[in-house]
Amino acid sequence: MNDMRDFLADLELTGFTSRVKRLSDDILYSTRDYYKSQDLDIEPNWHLIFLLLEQKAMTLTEISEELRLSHPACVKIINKMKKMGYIQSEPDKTDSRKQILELTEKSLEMLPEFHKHWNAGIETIHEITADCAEILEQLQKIEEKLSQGSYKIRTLRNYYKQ
Amino acid sequence: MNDMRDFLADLELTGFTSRVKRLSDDILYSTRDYYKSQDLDIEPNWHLIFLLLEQKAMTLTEISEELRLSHPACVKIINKMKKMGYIQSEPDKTDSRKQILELTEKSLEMLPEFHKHWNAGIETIHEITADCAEILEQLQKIEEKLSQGSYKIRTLRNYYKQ
DNA sequence: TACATTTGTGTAACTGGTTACATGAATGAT
DNA sequence: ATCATTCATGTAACCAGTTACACAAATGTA
Repeated sequence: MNDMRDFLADLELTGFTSRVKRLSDDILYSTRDYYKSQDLDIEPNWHLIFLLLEQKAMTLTEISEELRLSHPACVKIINKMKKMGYIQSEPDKTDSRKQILELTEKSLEMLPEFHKHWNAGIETIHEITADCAEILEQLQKIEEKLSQGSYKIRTLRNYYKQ
Repeated sequence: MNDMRDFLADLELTGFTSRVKRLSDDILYSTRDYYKSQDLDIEPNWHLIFLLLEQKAMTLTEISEELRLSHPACVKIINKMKKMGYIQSEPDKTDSRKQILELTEKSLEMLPEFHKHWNAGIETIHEITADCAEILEQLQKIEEKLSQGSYKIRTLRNYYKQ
């Protein structure tokens, strides 16, 4: 059964980035597949936006900062959510550049059902990380390291150290 | 300094998937930035293809299986690498469907320099995961869990269990 | 040998991110 | 009050993956 060999895993640290991407993509596409199978007309990356707007109305820039996602990425997501009737916007009264984004009636109606699916998904994450008690702490540590010095900065330093 | 708060981290398991994606994207774009800053005309996802073809010539399907990447994804990468003169192909003598992919002279000439950059990058991964001794084992465990049952299958089960 | 199936590759359309650039509104400094 | 700067949003072009479909070559089977 040599079939289980994994080129990326064999590479150890060299394959780390690709494996993280593979994991991320794997869950992403599987989530989309799940929604499709349940006839839900939502996308995986809408989840956190729903959670944010469920708490309070926000502007696009605020959302982009909360999620640490570029604002053009948020524009695309929000536009699609608007098109599907889950988000509506109204201009800010004091600053005409801003548009206040909020959930529609359709959202409020669907959210209880969506939450059931999201909870099932969180349970899945719980399952697959069950043997990795400290995975969130480790993720945190890696994020902290990268916030102290980006991959680029660190790699430049390492290159010239050689 | 409440600015350091991270909505995704606060969500714990709910934010796990998005944080993994954020990490993956962060490293990916920073790597591209690095290559650009060093005037290297290569893309981050070419790394493993170089490593594979450095060992032996392979077909597109073989590469796609090794990397566990869809074959259309490989087609795109390979075409770009061909266009940039790093890969050449010749038809298989016994099976005219297959094309054998191999590195060009340009590749062989550049690889020593590329390896220096890749090694600096691996050193960076080493740095940022230094406090996470068992990160590779944990990744392995998560991959194994998902290979036993996909995110979709597990989440369906969890949904109907509710 | 003829025909159905599998395999290798390619293309199209999609989601999901990025950086770079543009523009009009708000803010701040002189 | 004016002008430079910053801020909020939008658009374009790009990279990176997916699934679905197409098609010819190879293989297996009756």
